[in-house]
Amino acid sequence: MGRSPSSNESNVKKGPWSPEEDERLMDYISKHGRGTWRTLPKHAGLNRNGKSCRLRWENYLKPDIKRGKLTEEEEQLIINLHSVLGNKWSKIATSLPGRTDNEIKNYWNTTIRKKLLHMGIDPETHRPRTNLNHLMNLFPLLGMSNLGTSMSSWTNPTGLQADVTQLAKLQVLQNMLQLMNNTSLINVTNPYLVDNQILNPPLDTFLNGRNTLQVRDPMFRDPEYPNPPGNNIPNLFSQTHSDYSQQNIFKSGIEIENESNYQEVLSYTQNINTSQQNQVENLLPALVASCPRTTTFNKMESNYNAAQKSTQSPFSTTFEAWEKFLIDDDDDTSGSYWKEILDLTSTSASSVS
DNA sequence: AACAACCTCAACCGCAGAGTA
DNA sequence: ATACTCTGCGGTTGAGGTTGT
Repeated sequence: MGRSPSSNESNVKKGPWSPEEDERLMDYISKHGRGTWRTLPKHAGLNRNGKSCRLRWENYLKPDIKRGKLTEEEEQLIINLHSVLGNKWSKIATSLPGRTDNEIKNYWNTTIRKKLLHMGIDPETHRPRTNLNHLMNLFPLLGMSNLGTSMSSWTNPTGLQADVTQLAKLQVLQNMLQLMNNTSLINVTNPYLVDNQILNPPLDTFLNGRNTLQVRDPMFRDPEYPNPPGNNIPNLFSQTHSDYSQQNIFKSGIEIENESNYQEVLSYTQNINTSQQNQVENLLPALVASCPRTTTFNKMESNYNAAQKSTQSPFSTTFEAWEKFLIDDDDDTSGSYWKEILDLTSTSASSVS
């Protein structure tokens, strides 16, 4: 038989709340508590439905709601939690006190999503996007970072320009490797994957201190974990390890607030890993270091896109373009590594075609 | 200065799951 | 077992603000 049908709500007010309505709602809840949302508007003298009252309270009027722009730490936490939880905004919100699920959802859709796309990362999977168009979107970033001294805004004492260069290269390399894996042009395995045995240190090896889970990019070789036996891909980054550490470029970790939160995040991480390959790939948010996006950047990007429209980019010349971008660098040592990689990939690609 | 394009975010909508009569 | 309510969630919308031309 059920309950009596709900009252006619067709005449209730919709749209933005007036200050008077806010005051009535706050006044009522402070005096009587929430009660049931359905009956609250009637008791509070509001011509709104309960759902609207609940939303207004939860997302705007509740006293402990934090105002203002999200911090970089909060942003990084959202990215990391999203890589584990997906679009579970309410779950993500529980790790950010004072932030609502609606606010986090909005911030993701308007800001973080775009950042990830510009970094060549699929915001849904947190993995590198693997078609050539997406790959080509990374070149403006490389071009910008290689401009070096001509762009004073990118050169600073903390080596931001160098960071951007390395990040961009790292991203391109990951895209290249994944692209070639997917297209079967060349059998390039994950450097930490030998005979389906993952050599990357397990996640909790990165536990740093008592309550911070450090998530590093798996392509970043730590000197403590040298090349896997029989793997002929050079250890690209070991020589710059200390530089990266000092600049905290890989410090993007999941901030664990308490023991239960840590267990929750960790268990989610473990549950979603259908394979350890997935585990490695799900650590990709560490790549998303803060990347200043300036007007200059936008102009360079649009210039680049315009140039792209007027030129054909067959697969062979794409490799040439990569070579030009990646090897044309001040650092001769790292350049030789890139050349080695490109020689390997282009040789293999041509042997297939 | 005027207009267009883009961005942000509060609020709405529809749905699902749990609870209730 | 069924029909209904309540609550919360995630996706979407659109008004107002901002930026670019």
